[in-house]
Amino acid sequence: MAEQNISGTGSGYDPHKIEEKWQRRWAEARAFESEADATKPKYYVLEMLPYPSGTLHMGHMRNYAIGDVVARVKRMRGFNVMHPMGWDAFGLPAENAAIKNNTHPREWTNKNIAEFQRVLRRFGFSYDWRREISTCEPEYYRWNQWFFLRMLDRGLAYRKKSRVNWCPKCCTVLANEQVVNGGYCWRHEDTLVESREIEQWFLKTTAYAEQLLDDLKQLECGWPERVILMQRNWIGKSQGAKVKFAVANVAGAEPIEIFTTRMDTIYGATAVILAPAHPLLPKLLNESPAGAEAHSKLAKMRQTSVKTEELATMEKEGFFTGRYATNPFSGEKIPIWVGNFILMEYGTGAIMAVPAHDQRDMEFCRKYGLPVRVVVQPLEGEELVEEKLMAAFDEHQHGKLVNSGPYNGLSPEAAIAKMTTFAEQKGIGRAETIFRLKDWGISRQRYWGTPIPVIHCSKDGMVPVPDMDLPVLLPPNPKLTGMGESPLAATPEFVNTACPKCGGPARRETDTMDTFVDSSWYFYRYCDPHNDQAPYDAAMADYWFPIDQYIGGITHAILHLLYSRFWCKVMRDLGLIKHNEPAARLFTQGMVQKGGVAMSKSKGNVVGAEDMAQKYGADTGRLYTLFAAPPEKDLEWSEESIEGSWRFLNRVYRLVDRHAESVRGVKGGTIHAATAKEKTLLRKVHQTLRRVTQDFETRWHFNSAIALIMELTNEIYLQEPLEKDVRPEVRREVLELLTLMLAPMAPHLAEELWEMLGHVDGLWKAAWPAFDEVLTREEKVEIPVQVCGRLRGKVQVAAGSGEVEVVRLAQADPVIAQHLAGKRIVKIIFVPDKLLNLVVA
RNA sequence: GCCCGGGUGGCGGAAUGGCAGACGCUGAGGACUUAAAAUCCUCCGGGGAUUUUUCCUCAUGUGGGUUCGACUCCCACCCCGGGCACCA
Repeated sequence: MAEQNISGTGSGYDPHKIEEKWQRRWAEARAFESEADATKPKYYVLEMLPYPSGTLHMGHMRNYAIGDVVARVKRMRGFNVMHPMGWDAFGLPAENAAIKNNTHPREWTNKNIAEFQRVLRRFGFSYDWRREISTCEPEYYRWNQWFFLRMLDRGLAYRKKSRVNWCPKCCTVLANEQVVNGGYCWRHEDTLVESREIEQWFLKTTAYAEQLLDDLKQLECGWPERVILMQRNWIGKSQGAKVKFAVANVAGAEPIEIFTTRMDTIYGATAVILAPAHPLLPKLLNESPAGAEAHSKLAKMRQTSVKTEELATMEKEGFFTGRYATNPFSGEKIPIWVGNFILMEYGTGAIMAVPAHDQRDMEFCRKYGLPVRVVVQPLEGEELVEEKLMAAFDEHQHGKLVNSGPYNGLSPEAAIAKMTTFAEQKGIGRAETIFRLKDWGISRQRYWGTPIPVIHCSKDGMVPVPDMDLPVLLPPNPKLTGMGESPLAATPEFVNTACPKCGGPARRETDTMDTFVDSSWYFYRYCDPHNDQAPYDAAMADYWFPIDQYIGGITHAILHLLYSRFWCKVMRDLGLIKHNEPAARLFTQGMVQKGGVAMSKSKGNVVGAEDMAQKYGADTGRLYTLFAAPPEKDLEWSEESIEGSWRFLNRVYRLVDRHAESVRGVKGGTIHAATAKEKTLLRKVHQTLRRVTQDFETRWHFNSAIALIMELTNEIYLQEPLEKDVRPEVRREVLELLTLMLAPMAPHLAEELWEMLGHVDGLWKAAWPAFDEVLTREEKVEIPVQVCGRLRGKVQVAAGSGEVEVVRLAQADPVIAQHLAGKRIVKIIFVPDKLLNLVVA
């Protein structure tokens, strides 16, 4: 161990000894445990819970270091801080590892948790460990089941057939991440993954689409703009109309319903295009004049519609069905086509093609020789000519309608309103808002997840497991092969059960839940982690929520955060909470990279957090991740620059060590500066305090806060020896403030210094100091002097000097005078104590 | 294609319309030492003039603009990173 450490600093700073000592003291004093207390202002700071796999690396560490600074600063600021930690413990890697090593997923998971916990403790993060949760424990996942049943009651959980990735060799369902190289099985890289339809469970996130979108407004001042934007795009609200086009000459064919946001262009429709998967197609093609050729084209198109990645760049293809539809507005008969670029999952799976005013339609129609008809002419500029038009005119703010019967001359906006009303009156269409957001498929055909608490009875159908029978426990000894049917289905003692209604033999549901379910509400459980009557006590959640500061990676900008917001709204409607949004503020920290890519086990570029702690100590590791880049930016790991942080902490240690004895026991009280040295020191330390306070509170510029503290330290060194002309009480003041400012980032060292300075009470109980404005004032200032905006010199003046005085001094400066010579000053810009700019002509 | 974010020394980065490059790393030189490590001190964007000292000039992706003054604000473009992607 010793040979791995940095040695020979000669300073006596021994991070291992210090860190162990203070971690023990904090634990003994229960320094970071907090309880709901209505008399104190609360602050809930939370970092996204980790999936415990592999080693805890500097990427994780950075996330927690940022959260810990916030927690510690807020505590010093007098807040009742809750800062918990837990484990996202269900998931596929545990199952895979278990298959590989022939162990139990629980064993693998718990081993990793123990490892993660040990490392986090070694870094001294100020967590309330009593609140620790692990999502794979029945005490936790029973509440997943309980919530599921509540959603089932309310029709928010349902089952439907849905497409999944299926590996024919594994005979099992694959998660999206297990589909590699654009469509192959991760384990059988020569085997193409198929798309199969099976019955799956869904949660009705779409029921909250409108709220999820609207409430983003409430987050605008606390969440990063881009996260809000990404969510907005994901939800994808689109206002338009559905319109029915009757099908000509096909007996019993119901009308084709299309979705459009450009109702105003309906007179320009020259075709109807259906998705290859459109349910009406078999009927249309049956005995169609297009014949067998169309059938085979459809079959081919349906087969190749697997790979989603190529969709965007794919050439538009289609074929004519031989059938015609009637435009309900113009009465015109237009051909019905099938197009590979029409998605069945969006809208109605059918569109009207308006080539003149939609680029995709344009490309399609030009390729197949379908006519182009202009129905909106631009208000300004050249008139559109149908024969020449290759780029669709799709700006609807600057046009007026033509070739549109009674709607000619209207603006597109007015036309949309009028046409929609007309369609509704005639019963041929209606205004409709659709969303890109889909319901959340939570079924996983896996073992290591929460069993879905439902029983299938041949007599009573699908029966929810009664609350009193929760939790539905995972069977302790599953057969895990990674092949064939899902592990739960292969475990008879799990599957076979009695129907809760009739008592007859029945089968349990064998799907488990997506692990995003676990992380959708875990932060509520922290409020009340041991409750066995409810997921959490409402009063506790009321006190602690919303989360004041949530911190995590941008990778979770959509799914985790959207599901959490959904869950919150469901819980609100269940009467469990009163608020609408779980987290008031969100911070997305940058990734730690090595060689330009994020640290990950698979990339083999991880820098283990523990190695770092071993080599330099936790405080240096923490300080460096905070110093090397602003927290929102990605950080390229550099083994060299960490030395700077290590050296700095040593410098601080030596400084305090040198003076500790002489200031111990010296009384505090009002400080004033008596000598020039004292003035300089006190000014610098209070100026630093002012700016560091700002950096912590409002700007989150931890890197520049550290730079300021380094500058302060350099200044103190320059004033050495402090024994001369600096009284002990001033020395003490300076060193104490330095220590306090360092505390949120290098807490162990700061505690040690605090003790060295003679404090009996731990620093964790200390308050954040207030700066003294009087002491920050400069007596003399150097004012840069510009001539016509260019720097030409500087003048020394007493702080607060007036314009006349400063101009006089500037004119007396030989260099400045040279630039003024022979010219007339036409304007003087003077910012007191800051700048003088003389404009000459 | 659309939407975000970003381009500043050898490197990480600082600068909330007012001295560009704080702070740190690297590098160079010096002090201490028998020596090394550690520590301490000094220097470190380019070009030019003056070569004790200082001055001029260029420079924050490129080109314009606003302003007494722009890394910062506005417009256009280039490059890099990320997200979404035939969403009707």
